[in-house]
Amino acid sequence: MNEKPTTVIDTCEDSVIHKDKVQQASARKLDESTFDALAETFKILSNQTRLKLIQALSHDELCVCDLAAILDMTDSAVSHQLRILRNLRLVKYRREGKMAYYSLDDQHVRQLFEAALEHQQE
Amino acid sequence: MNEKPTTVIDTCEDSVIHKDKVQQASARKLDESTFDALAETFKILSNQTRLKLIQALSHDELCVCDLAAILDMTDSAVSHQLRILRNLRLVKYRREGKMAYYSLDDQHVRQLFEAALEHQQE
DNA sequence: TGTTCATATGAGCAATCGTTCATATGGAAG
DNA sequence: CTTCCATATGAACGATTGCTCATATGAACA
Repeated sequence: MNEKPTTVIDTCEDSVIHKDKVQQASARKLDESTFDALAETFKILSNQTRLKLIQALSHDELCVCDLAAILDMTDSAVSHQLRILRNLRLVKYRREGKMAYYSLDDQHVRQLFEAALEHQQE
Repeated sequence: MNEKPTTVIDTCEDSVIHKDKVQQASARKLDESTFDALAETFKILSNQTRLKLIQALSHDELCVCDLAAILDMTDSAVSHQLRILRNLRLVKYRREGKMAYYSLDDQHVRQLFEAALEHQQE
């Protein structure tokens, strides 16, 4: 702030290196909580099963065993992942008799998925 | 394709449930390799340290100990994460004497980061 | 009521992850 | 050459993940 353009001190000890660059970068740094939230969002999307669920549900409301059939996985494995998506409010469900119909409940995550897909396909 | 609108069979056994929905969803399914690549992309972004590195490097070229100072972590921890980013060609580096200057080498990942950030801040 | 079946969930386990610590590499300067 | 220091990396560790398997819940229906 009240810092003259510092000379570049060429040593790494005691964290004095490119003082101004480090200060600028530190000033630009986002909150810890922002990084936390971002990392959590990406963590959800960092798993094949959850990505497949999100993709399947972005077209259709589907029940657990539909999803299990589509992904070729056990109902249990699918149900576990759905719970994770449910806890984070990314997916909602509707009960009808024995069946539970799931659908997407978050535009952001779907949009991120699609943004990544577009990049992927370039 | 040459399928009449199938009646909904209301049982989950032997994977016959909402046959048409499942068939449609299966038809829409992306390659395993696409899901793989997407999951890997998101996995990189699912870690606080790597997110911070990407953010810091999206403004400036920085050396390892600059980055360690900014993130308040050991050089070693930062170097390990930089290697991961390097292996995936998300980051490139330039040697100058003893120092290694890192910079971003992937627009996609930075754009995804920023897209997520925008969503986050809504 | 009791059985069946879709879904949910807890325990447990192998695999992966992110760090620390110790050590290696390799350029700069004596 | 030797020493110093920035960076890299291997081993090891505790923590977390994603599954399986067994079991629980709860709706439908005989």
